[in-house]
Amino acid sequence: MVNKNTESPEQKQPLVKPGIKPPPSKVQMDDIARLAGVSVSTVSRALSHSPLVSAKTQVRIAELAASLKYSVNVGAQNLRRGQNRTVAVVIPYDSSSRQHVSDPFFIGMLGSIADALTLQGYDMLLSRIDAERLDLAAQYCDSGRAVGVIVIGQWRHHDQLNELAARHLPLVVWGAELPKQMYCTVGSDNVEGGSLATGHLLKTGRRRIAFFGDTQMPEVAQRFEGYERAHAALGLPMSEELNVVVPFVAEAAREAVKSLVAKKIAFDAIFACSDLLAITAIGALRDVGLSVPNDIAVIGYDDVDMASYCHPALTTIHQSIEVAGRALVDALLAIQRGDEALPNHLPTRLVIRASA
Amino acid sequence: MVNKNTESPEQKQPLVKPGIKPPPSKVQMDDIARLAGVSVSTVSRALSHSPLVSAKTQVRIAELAASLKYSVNVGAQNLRRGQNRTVAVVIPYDSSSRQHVSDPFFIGMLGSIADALTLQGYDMLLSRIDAERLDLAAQYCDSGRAVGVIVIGQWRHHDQLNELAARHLPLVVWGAELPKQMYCTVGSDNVEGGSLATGHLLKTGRRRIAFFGDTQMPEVAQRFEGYERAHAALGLPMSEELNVVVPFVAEAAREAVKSLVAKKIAFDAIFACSDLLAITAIGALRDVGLSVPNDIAVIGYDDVDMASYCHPALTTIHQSIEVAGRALVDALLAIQRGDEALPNHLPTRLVIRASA
DNA sequence: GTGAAAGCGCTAACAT
DNA sequence: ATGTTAGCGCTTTCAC
Repeated sequence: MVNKNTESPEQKQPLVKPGIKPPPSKVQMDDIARLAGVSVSTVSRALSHSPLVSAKTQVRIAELAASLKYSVNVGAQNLRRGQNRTVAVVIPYDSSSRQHVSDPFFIGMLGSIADALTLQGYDMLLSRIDAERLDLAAQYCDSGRAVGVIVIGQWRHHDQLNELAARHLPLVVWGAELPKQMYCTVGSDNVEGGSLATGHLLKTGRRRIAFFGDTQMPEVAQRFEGYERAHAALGLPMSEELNVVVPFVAEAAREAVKSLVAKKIAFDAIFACSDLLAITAIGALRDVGLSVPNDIAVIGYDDVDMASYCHPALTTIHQSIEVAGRALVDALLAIQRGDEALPNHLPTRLVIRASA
Repeated sequence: MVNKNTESPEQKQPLVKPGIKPPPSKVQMDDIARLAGVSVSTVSRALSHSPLVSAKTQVRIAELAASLKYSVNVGAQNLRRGQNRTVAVVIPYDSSSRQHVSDPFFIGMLGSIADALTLQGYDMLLSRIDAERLDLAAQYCDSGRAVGVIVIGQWRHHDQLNELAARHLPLVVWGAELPKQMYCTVGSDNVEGGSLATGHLLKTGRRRIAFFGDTQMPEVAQRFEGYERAHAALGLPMSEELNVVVPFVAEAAREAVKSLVAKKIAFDAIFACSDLLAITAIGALRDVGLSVPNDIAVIGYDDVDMASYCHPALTTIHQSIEVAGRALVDALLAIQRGDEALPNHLPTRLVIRASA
């Protein structure tokens, strides 16, 4: 009943009037303490399982708290402890075409990251940020809302990411490892993936493999490197005209097919840099009367769920979303602890289905 | 340099030793104040655009803050102001098969909610919660981390949701409006959607329409009601055996098709309660030698991106993800303000493509 | 227009 | 094993 204020007895009026919301009047540690007949310190200690408070009291207080549906105010706790258990996850979007966020692969990763964070007792703050303003992500750290940032997708924003990292905030990016990069990346082994895909096509007799992707993006560039290596390994030639610039939006794949056909460029296979592109390409091929895999073999990348449901079932390069999420989170928490986290190349796997 | 502590001059030692992290030593309001030659109050006021501080000073302080990359500590601000601008978004998962989170529709909604929240100046705390433990969502509010909760997907957890709502936390659920519900829902007009889909099939001459969905879920039950109404409107009979229990996982649709065929139940169309089910069903039909739409017309629900890319392009019921996200957020914020938010039925639209 | 000081809800020395 | 107290970084009254 007694205020902690020991000055004048009548000075009970809080300086700041609380908002006009008495009904949901939050129960707080004070209340628990009063009801339990102990001090707030004891409650605090009990609730954080301090060995200083007897097991008996701990249980009693825990039950009291539960019955009152009391939960420690995390904001106040963080402030006092000077810590924080929240990670910001950022999905960059292209200000012109917000499209790519719909790519099922990124999306799946979100769930996987959420699970990995939960497992470590962290909360996830999700936000989409204009890819041209990635610097805004720093705010989450500057303002103490998050201890670090995971960016899903490197796109062609290497420089911006480097600048972000220069601000010394814990940062991990899903993407490709690049020379002189100041931030930590986690990504699939793109060179290997590209090589696996291309190798499979070559081994099954395809010789004119169209590459669908935008090599301005580091990950795509590395997949293309795998494409080249697979050719080189077998001493087979490549053709410049088969390297088609296709950004990660479905429509682009459709047009790429059309343009190849219109230009009468001969090809007997497509290696698309995402399943989305591959599936759309298959549709476009069908529209022009080409059959998959008889006329054209098609191979994708990611192995999203839909890859096995579509027709023909998609042969593709599998990246494990679960492993990816865990790796991203582990790397971030390591950096935050002050440990060094090296760029991580996750293994890929060829999944052979019907399309190639 | 001087501590606010006016007691003993040598009492500079902070009571609590800061963690061993001097390098990223956070700049705070103190620092800005000192550099600007004003008090923290003035900085605080300037940064929140109080009319009490002159425009000139405001600009000066804003620039100083920007140059030091200072951002007000949101935790402390919230604590002091007794407010909070974070909303928890929960995706329930089935503890046995975490599957459904991969449904592209829910996923898309996430992005749309994120955008709507950002627009309103709110942050989004994302978490997956075991569908059997939805009560855990209350913690986000009890602990002051969030001001309210948006649950994406009602599933068959009406009762649990009601209990959650009984705790008087701002709660909005994506799902169907149910009698005696204590929480606010936002959902598409499922009866209308079901009726549109079925009506289209009936109008195009189909008479034995298999319904793929689990009517234990309120949304599905309402779509089935639309299915019934469409039949009734034309005075056409339905057949019990065509109502197939199919949960929202791809594999289930495949099996439903197989079982229908195995039992030699005649049908000339499928109305599937999600595009995912529809697309998988199409694959399964093909596997047993039935062609779409010639032998069997198939119609889906959601109109996810993939619906237009797959083959044959899917005829489906469109639900606008953007509108949905905005509606969910608007409802939640209204409730939080103390306003009443009525259950919201978003319009649906039939999108006719190739599959029906 | 500005500053001093109290206190948001909590934790952790420090003192018993 | 428990209570007392200072203070985390900020906002806002109150006094000028």
